[in-house]
Amino acid sequence: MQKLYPETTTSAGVSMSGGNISPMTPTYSMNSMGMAVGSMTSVSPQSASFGPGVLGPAAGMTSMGAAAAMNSMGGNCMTPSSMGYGSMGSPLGNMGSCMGSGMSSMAAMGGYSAVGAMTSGRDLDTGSPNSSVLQRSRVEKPTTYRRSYTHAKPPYSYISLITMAIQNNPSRMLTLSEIYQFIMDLFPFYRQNQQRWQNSIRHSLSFNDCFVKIPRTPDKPGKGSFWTLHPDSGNMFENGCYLRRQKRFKDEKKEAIRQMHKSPSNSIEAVSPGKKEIHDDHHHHRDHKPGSESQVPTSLLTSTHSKEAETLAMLHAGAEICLGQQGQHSAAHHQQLQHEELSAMVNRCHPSLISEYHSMNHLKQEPTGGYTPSSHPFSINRLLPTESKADIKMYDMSQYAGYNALSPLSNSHAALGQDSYYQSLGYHAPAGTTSL
DNA sequence: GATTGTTTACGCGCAA
DNA sequence: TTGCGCGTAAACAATC
Repeated sequence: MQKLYPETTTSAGVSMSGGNISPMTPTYSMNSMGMAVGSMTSVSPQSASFGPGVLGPAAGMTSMGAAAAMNSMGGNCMTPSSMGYGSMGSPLGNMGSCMGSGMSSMAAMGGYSAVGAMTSGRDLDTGSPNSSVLQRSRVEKPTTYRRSYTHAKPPYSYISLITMAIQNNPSRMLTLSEIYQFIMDLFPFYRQNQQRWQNSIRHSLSFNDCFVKIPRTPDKPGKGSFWTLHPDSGNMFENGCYLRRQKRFKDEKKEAIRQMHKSPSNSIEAVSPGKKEIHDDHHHHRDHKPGSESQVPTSLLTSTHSKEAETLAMLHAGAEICLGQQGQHSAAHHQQLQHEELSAMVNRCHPSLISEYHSMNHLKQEPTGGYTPSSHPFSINRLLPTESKADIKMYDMSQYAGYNALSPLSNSHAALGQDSYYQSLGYHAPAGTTSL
């Protein structure tokens, strides 16, 4: 497919999805992880600032987190000046600091420009692929690249961004537009080409089971539903890193329903013997070329019945929120419940109990070995602070010059003022970027 | 008509 | 090489 937007063409996307944090990858990806990596492997002057010991199995993120995020994540809010600029300490130190306080740290990621300056995968001004010339320029004239990194795509996947947005909200649920707003507030990059990334956001919300749609209550009329995180999605980022999940979260029930939809007869025939079972619709094209075989037309899948089943599945998560530990309902039982009944259950718990539920259950799954989500500097769990913690941390951050614009995130995702932050670092919003 | 939500398709890069 | 996670585009339906 023709890529029409050079600033985020495959290269950007790659660095993104690449999330690509392999420490050994000698490429200069745009993402900050890659940046850090790149700097460590190839741009030695900066790498020194990281200090030793940041490489390792998880070095991809560690390289990022190590110097900056780790210590600040731990609550030691380092002043920007205490971090070597070249070490990306400023932006990421800020990030780390704020990270523990909610997502505001991401605003700093918006300012990851300093890091990106070292290792961007492409000339952001031209959109041209990286080259030896670029690399040379990067070393010779680092400041040349500092200015344009508000362009750079944040190193977080859309799933991460959505998760951040939701988790940042006390009620743990947001409307689509609020998610948009959160992201734009946090990352100036996303103030551009909104149609494109917002489409991706919607796609992510719908496609990923980790996001659960919650219908509006009658007392809260408006457009669109609320979105929250699936209660069991807390360990999506098993490596503790927000960049790329190791494994996609799947709601078994929804998955089962999807499979049912794929087989009109509700039989096992959908997966013919000897044929690889397809779990991910995303990759149908590998085994399932369009037009081939008996793929069920969408129109046939959108019957009232299947729609309702889908809704039930979605509501299931919400229902469980209400039911809590007594929610030992089998899937079969749920299907016997009337839609209204489930909706009522959701409504009863909606919205306040949802956050309570999340606080009770969201972190219940800790991976074994390696980083635990709760300990990793970019842990998804660390990004799910208690409100008080968030407020305190943000308050702390506000005391630092240059960070005072980072006012605590309000529920409405007040603008973070990262533009000011950028400017304090000598960056300027790219032309065409609108300030909120 | 705009926004929201769902689905399909396909390409890319990384890791196993 | 393959499977997977991800980004993007696009078509379409539902809703406000």
